Amino acid sequence: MSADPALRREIPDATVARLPEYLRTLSRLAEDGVPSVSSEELAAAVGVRSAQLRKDLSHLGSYGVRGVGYDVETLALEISRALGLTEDWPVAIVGMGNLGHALASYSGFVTKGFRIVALFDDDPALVGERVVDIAIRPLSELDDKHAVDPISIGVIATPAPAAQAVCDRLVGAGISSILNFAPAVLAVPEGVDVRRVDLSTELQILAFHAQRKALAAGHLGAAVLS
Amino acid sequence: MSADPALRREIPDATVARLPEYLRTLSRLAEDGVPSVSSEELAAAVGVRSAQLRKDLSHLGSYGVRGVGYDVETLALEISRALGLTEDWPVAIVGMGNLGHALASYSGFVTKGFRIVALFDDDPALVGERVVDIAIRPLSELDDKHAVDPISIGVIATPAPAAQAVCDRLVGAGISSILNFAPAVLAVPEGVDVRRVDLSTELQILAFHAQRKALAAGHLGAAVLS
DNA sequence: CATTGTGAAGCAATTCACAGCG
DNA sequence: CGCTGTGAATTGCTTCACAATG
Repeated sequence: MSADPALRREIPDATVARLPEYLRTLSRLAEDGVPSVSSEELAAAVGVRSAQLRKDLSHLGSYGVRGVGYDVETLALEISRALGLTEDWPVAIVGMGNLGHALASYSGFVTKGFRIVALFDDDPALVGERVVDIAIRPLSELDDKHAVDPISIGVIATPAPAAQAVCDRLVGAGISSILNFAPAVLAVPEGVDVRRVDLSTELQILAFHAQRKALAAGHLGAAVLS
Repeated sequence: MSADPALRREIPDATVARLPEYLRTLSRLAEDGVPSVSSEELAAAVGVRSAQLRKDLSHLGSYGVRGVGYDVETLALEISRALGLTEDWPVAIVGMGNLGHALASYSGFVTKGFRIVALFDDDPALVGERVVDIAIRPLSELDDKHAVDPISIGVIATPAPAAQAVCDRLVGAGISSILNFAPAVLAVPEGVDVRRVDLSTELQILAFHAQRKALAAGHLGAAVLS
């Protein structure tokens, strides 16, 4: 026991970012009754190279069988453990506009490990409304230790101008993992983890590549070659 | 003229991913009437190192003034051009459930350069409904060249099981830039660009780091040191 | 003379290629 | 024998540090 390399070793960020994808694919295979996969097969299903998959998994430990492959159930469990999904992560969403509503009712949210425990919004028109059976409350109640269950992860789904103030309150309430959907850069103290998801950033990156393709395919002559 | 390094040189992916952030911050500065910034100031506002900002910008061309800094308006324009935002990118959203609705009415969407031109959903209960003044239509109309304006970017906001089929239709209709919100890996032909935004992946990455922090801070003794 | 733009150094991630092993 | 696990090679990104310059 206690021999869990995932919790002892350093796992590269790039690897961590791919683990959820591996896990999702393994879960689907498990549902389909597939008992085992080779690194080649799993990598193909996820869209990475098999060498990369093997190196990623090697950071978690040695869960494959040479000459055979990986047991689907076992590997899924080990990845879940490495990601911390065997524990329970209570989530609060702040900002219950269109996006907040969508996030709250998003089925993928209920993935093993995460559980929405509170919804906040200061708009009096929204306070009291129930979404997925949870009442929307004003953000001020966040500070009331008796009114709110412990929260591990805060999701910010407010407009950009409100994001920093909301973030400060979440941090003040002891939350150190934040998922930010507002198009704003958040300043947080050391030790607080912020991940940002931004629609318009993604669109702009797509536009960049689309423009390159258009230039390459369309009017090659637009740029004079040296 | 035609001396636009952004369209000739190779710009690293990592740089492209940061350009939207620079642009957003510059736009805010421009609104506030700030005429110029140094790499130090801009980098601080965005949360990167100044050397990285300068190296990133150097891939676009030489738009700074030594000893002074960057003209906010000029730099914003050059980044817009590099990203292709001086052109118009018509967007279609497929899947008008909670998330699709939220995306359609998301104000950040109307950022310069992007314009929603069509909404699709095969659910008869949704077809005909108007969101942001656009009627929801069945996906079959996508193939009807007379019924649909040209589309550059397709956004998939359907449940995972439908995503691949929707993607195939989008690709079949000539769309080669896709933003996928469904938790599924899409298979696409060479030349088609897919970016995925996935809530549960982001939550899982946060959970991983939260777990590390908990282990580091809480019961250090759980793992026996060698 | 403060600040940019950039070679060179340092780091991190990916890919290769094969030894190790069930 | 086939497939995993991993050192070594490679590629790409970040940071440093300073020469170039308006």
